[in-house]
Amino acid sequence: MPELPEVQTVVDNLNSLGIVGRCFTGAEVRWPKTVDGLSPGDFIQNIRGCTIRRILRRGKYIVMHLSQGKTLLIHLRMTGRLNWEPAAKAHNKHEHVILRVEGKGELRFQDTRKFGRITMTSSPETVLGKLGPEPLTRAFTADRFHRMLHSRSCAVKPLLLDQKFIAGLGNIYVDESLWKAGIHPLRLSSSLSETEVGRLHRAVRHVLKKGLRNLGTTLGSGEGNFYSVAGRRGRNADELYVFRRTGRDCPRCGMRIERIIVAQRSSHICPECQRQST
DNA sequence: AGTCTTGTTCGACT
DNA sequence: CAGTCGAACAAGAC
Repeated sequence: MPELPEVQTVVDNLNSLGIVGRCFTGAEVRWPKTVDGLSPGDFIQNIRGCTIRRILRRGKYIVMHLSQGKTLLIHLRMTGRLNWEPAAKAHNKHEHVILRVEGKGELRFQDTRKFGRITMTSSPETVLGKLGPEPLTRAFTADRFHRMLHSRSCAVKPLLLDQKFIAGLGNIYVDESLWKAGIHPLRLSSSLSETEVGRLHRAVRHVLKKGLRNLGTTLGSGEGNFYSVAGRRGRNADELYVFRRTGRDCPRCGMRIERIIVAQRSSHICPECQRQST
């Protein structure tokens, strides 16, 4: 499940591939729904001849600015992944969109569950502008976070998962952050004290940076899990505090980690460190 | 062989 | 309007 650290890892990989400055010479669309908004024919026609200008991340989107005023927005959703392969190599059955790059390589969008999307647009801000602040920027201060949380009145976990509220967090890093801050996922956002918000602010930034340093979280061994462009696994799974560690000991107090459902999503908590009050 | 799981978006409902 | 809930998407794991 690619979240901010995983998407950033992919973007960093793409930037070191040496494809910036090169152009797309063609494309193949084997699963039309992966391409958002355009027919496969239109998409192929549009991308052919476009030069890759810049590759960056916003929230969980891979943003690829192209020439001719176009931008590719790639969202990996749950099992999406980008592979960089020689054109000669046979494609596997989950590689749904093939982007040929000038030279000898191909960028292939692989996605077992087919939830991922590639959007070609001339106005990326229509999509990206709706996203909440980036948690790792300087503009995201504890004070601002406090005001954000107090402007809403709902459980803190679903709020942190809401990309319009804050961009880049998913189930893994939210559970890790809440544990680190000692806050129960069902706590009412507006009930969090300044101290608690301060802890949560630090925790969010801490777990994201740790994930980034470890080049992402890869759980299990199935191919739907996270792998970088070069096919490498992230190392962060070994350093998770609570996520998917139900029944094991809380690293802080030794109590058994529990799994509860919050907003139809599984949540991992330490019942001792994360007491529920509201 | 059927059920469950998974993240995100969207529509229906309170 | 604000917030909550369930469905839909698709395929693999069990």
